[in-house]
Amino acid sequence: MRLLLVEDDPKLGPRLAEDLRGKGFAVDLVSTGIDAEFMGDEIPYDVVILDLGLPDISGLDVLRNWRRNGKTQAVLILTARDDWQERVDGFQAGADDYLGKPFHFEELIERVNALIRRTNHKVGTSLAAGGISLDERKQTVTTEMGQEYQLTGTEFRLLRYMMMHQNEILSKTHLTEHIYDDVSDKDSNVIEVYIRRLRKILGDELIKTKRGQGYVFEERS
Amino acid sequence: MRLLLVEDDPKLGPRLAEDLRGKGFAVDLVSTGIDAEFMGDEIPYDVVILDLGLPDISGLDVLRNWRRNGKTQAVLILTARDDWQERVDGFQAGADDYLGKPFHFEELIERVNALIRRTNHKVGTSLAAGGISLDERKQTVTTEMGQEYQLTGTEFRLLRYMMMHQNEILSKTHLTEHIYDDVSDKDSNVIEVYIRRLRKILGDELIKTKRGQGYVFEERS
DNA sequence: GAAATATTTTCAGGTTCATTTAAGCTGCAG
DNA sequence: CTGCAGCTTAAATGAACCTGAAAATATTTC
Repeated sequence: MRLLLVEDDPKLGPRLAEDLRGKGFAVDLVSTGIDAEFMGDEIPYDVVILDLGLPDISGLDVLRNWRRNGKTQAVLILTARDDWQERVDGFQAGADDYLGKPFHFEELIERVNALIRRTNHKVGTSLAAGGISLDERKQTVTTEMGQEYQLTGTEFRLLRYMMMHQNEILSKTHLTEHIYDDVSDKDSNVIEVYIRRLRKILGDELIKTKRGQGYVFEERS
Repeated sequence: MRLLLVEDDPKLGPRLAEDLRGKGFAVDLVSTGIDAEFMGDEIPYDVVILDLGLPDISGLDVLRNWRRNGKTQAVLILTARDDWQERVDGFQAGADDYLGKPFHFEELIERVNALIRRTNHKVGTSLAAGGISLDERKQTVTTEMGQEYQLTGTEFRLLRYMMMHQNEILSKTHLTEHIYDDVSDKDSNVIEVYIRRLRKILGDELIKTKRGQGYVFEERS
């Protein structure tokens, strides 16, 4: 899950970014409206966390411009608590959720997860498919036989993304984009290697290869 | 957890009530604004799920009246999707969260739980887990073998936080934030050091490290 | 208020393991 | 058959973590 964090507070920003990475997101952090607008236009984020108090352009304008350009990524707005007008304007500009400062990190995570689930309108929230289930809190999978495996960060991010996009063909570059935050090397077989590791845990059935196109996480039929 | 469900749809209401009971809530179901207002005034609910489309009084008025009477229970509003004006009015009237219809039951549950967590600041009962127990008054732990150790302040805060969040992966930055008052240095290995000291007291089993992600206080399985 | 004690933090080295790279292999498609 | 795309291993890398002890701070004792 690739996430854009727009936050200009030099303390809060990096700390949040760090925490979010710990939760398995690929996080890009920017601190100005101009950067935000550019990144949001260029990169297919799954979620954006947008602080409204930016130094240059207002966060709301950034959001409005994205929407005008047809960007539909889920956007969660962050702003001073109890500021009524801002909250209203935010929804009007096309925000999907709202969180007032100060907040607990746990609450932010919950809302981000809820947003992802809501916008990816794949059913049944707790990620379970093809006989396996993914525990997002513990970052573990439980296989059909009931065995529970602890996943590493990259394994977790990859598997979660694929489970959230079941039955879609996901190219290697697409996966790379959504799993890593910085821009990608072109010639590397990391994805292949990690696919292999997942298959070793899950068996060869669930993840299928579409030669020349990518991989598919498929419910057994 | 006592929950008031205000929903006048004769199909949806009972079904939801039943589902919520399945999730362990004590559910009262009412279908009119008048009943809702009365019940909400009389009984100390933990959460209220409030549908806005009621036959008599508007749900918003019910909410406003509760708030005027000083009721502070968590309220989640239920209403037609994407009507942001209602959403705005709802927050303005004092709602804590919002969910548009149609929704997945799982999402409702998640939000209700989130709400409870947010509003319920759990008070310190004596913490016991994984064979050890923590005395919050004396700031001591008693290990499996019955040995009692006096903890220093930092040791105590760290251990208590971890015991309160068993089975969750807690990153070092996250722990730092919750254990120290003022904001933290970035590069320091204090947490590592204190984890080590706790392990020296408790043994290596209880606190596991999830490399790249954080630490977990885990019940033995 | 200085010495003794306790606690917290820093430092430096050593170790482990997630991630990446690389190189040879397999098998399908044209 | 030939070439490309994906598979599979194994080894290299380096960040993340561990650890013991010393230095810095805070607290208590005399």
